[in-house]
Amino acid sequence: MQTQKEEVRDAILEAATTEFSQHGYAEASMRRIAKEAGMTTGNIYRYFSGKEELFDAIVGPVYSQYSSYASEYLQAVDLHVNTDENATNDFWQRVEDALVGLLKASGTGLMLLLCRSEGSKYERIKQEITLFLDTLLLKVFAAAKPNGTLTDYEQREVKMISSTLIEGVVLIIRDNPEPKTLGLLTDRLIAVYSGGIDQLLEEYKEREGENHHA
Amino acid sequence: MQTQKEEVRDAILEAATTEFSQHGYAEASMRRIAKEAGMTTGNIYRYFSGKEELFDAIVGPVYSQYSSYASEYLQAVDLHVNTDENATNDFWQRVEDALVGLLKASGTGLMLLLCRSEGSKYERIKQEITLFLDTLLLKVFAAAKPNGTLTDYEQREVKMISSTLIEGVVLIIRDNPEPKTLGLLTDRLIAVYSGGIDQLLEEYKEREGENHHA
Amino acid sequence: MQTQKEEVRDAILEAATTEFSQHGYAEASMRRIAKEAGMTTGNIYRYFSGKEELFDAIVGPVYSQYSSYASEYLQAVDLHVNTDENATNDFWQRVEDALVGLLKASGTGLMLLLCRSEGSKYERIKQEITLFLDTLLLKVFAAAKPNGTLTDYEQREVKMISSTLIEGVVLIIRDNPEPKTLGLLTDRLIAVYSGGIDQLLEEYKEREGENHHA
Amino acid sequence: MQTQKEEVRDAILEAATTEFSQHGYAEASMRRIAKEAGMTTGNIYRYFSGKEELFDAIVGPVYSQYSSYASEYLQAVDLHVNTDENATNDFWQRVEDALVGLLKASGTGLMLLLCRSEGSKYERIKQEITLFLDTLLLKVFAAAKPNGTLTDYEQREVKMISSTLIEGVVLIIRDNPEPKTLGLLTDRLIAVYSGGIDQLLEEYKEREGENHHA
DNA sequence: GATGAATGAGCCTTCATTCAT
DNA sequence: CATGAATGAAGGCTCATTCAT
Repeated sequence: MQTQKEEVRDAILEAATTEFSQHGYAEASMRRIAKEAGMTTGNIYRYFSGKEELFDAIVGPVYSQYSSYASEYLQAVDLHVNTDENATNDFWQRVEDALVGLLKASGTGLMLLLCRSEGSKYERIKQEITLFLDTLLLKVFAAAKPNGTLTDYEQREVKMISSTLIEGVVLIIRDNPEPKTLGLLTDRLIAVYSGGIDQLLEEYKEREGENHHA
Repeated sequence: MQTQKEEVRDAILEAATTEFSQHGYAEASMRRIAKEAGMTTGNIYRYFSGKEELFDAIVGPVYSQYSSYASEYLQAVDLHVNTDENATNDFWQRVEDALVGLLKASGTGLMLLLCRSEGSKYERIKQEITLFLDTLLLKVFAAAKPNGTLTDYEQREVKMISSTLIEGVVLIIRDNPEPKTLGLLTDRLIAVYSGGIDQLLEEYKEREGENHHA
Repeated sequence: MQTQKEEVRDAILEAATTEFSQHGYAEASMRRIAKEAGMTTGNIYRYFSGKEELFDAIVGPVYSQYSSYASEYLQAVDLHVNTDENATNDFWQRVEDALVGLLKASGTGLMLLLCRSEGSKYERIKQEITLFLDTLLLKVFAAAKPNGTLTDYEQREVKMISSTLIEGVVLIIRDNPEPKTLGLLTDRLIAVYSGGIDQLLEEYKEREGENHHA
Repeated sequence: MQTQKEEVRDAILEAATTEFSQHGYAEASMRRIAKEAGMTTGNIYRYFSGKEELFDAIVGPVYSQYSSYASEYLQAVDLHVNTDENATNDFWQRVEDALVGLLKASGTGLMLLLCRSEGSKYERIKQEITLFLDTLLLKVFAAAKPNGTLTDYEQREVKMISSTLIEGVVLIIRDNPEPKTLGLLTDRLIAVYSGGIDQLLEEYKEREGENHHA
């Protein structure tokens, strides 16, 4: 029973990852984590100061990486969207690069961060990312419209695209621990969306600015 | 059952629907439901035996409907896939019909069932639906392959498509209470996937059965 | 068992008062309070939002009263000390009035506030009161000295007088629930100190400012 | 006992003394004591069987000393009170001698015993001492009364005197680690009470045995 | 002798559920 | 029918104590 410290820490992290995956942050039970890790509740507190820090230990690094990616990326894309009209090709390349970068470093962490962080300080993060992609897409689509503005419904359409795409990527992460498969499937999903979006862009180009939806 | 007031029952159901939507099954509070419904906690228990039955009352009918749709539908598609080589065109039509049928009949119920059932006995339902779509798609894709079988990786690819599509639809349901928008956005999402899948099918048709992925 | 609300509330307050008296705020146990009050722990939370509020309910009113007394009193005494050299007679009268005012309204509350509030937000209050009396006495004694300043040791002496007097009053409060006895005993104690202080003042008047103590 | 290092034992005792002084018995933390003593928690248990024994080791000797003082002293005073009518003068001398004896021999121990023993088996010790002094004073005062008996109220008055005096001494001990100041302040406090008591005795001598208080 | 990881009972608090009224 | 007071099990967390090393 008297195992080395590092082993115990890892056992806790593993048990916690499982628990957080199954129940989410808010509903996760320290008692269950302890049981799963083969120890008493109190002992967890020798390694982590509490539920929050435990979640942090799993999800924090991923969040940091996301943060730096996000800020770098935002600058890069701003330049492109503003200066180059045909940015679309290369836009997807960048989206993918960013995602792959995150995915490589993440494992289950990114999934927990995005899907199971309700109740923690990270709970807004998926919304943030979605909003981020949404903002980008709105620029791209608005640029495609003759009059440069999107109707309410078109905005919803774009929002739907961004949120389902992000959600899809999250799902791929969740179900595919192996990085290579993960990369390939992400490629594939983005390809699907890329085709769909291109076609949608075509439609938009032909539309007048008439309000399509109430 | 005894002498219960239908209006009270409805008030409870309405309040519960709101609560489950906002907090999910697990985090929903009977106290808040009672308060919202304008009565005491205890009184809810005269109408429903507990939290679970209350959730059941909202979500159960939708689940039944889904179940019958699913079985009917599975038979229909089985026929098609087996008898008709060019089933794809009308495959999507059917997928959409099924979805739209569910969506129309369900209101918030379907959303609760799919998105907010964690902790209840329905929590596996999204997986079920995904599995269902996955089974269908596997048949379609397998039929497209020259040798009629899919590699491990191809199976994963199909699984990815089904799970992200379902998740996407769920998201649309969650974020768009208004049936019309909901229908349009679902159409759009399916169109995106339809395009992507057609292209994927083309690729598959040209592939030999070589194992693509380790 | 199904008692009236007010009765239960009182039972809790009574049990809590006992518990706080015996163990102090920090070490008081909600479980014990519940047991003593003849109910489950959880039920206490229907009446008080937590340990702190429970303590507050007992001690808060006394604190408010103390606060208003203190501020009124401080002004009054400032005037006297500054303007009238022979304020001493009447000084004690005022000290007593203030104390008696507090005592009348307090019961055990004042004692809890002063002696058993460690760990709560009130824990500094006895120090405050002592400091308050100390400040007053320092003025009185300094005025008695030929050179108007007190040596380190004399300051300690005064501090000792104030702290033991306050502590004594607190003790009287603790041990004498009945207001009349309480008043008489406080009178007596103050008389004792008054005599002692007068004599001490005499000594001070004759002393040069020599440093009496290292 | 085995082969223990005296210095380690002393380090523990010193750290524990500090900890008990700062937090009291109940709130004292073995972890903090260990840290302060520069060792691990577990090691303390090689020297002391637990928190209680640790407190005992510090406070026990002082308690023993008090006990023997108390019994000796009680006999001596009994003789005096019974044989000598004018015992008062030298009564205070004896009280003070006893106190000073204790103070000299005890250091912080006495303070811990009197002020910080809550939650330990010594928590009643201040009451004991007070009772002891009370017993003495009751004899003195009863002897002063024409009819030799005290009313209920008078008994309370005496009790008040004893308890506040003891409490005062305890306070002086707590706040004045330096023995010299401690001795001087104790003298002073006793002088104050001595004066007060003398006057009280005068009053008693003139009183009939009438019941003074309801 | 000493370590410090681990235990387990206890802490305050919350909440679905029950039941006397 | 409805109330809402009361229950009891569980939540996160702390800490004196034990014990394998």
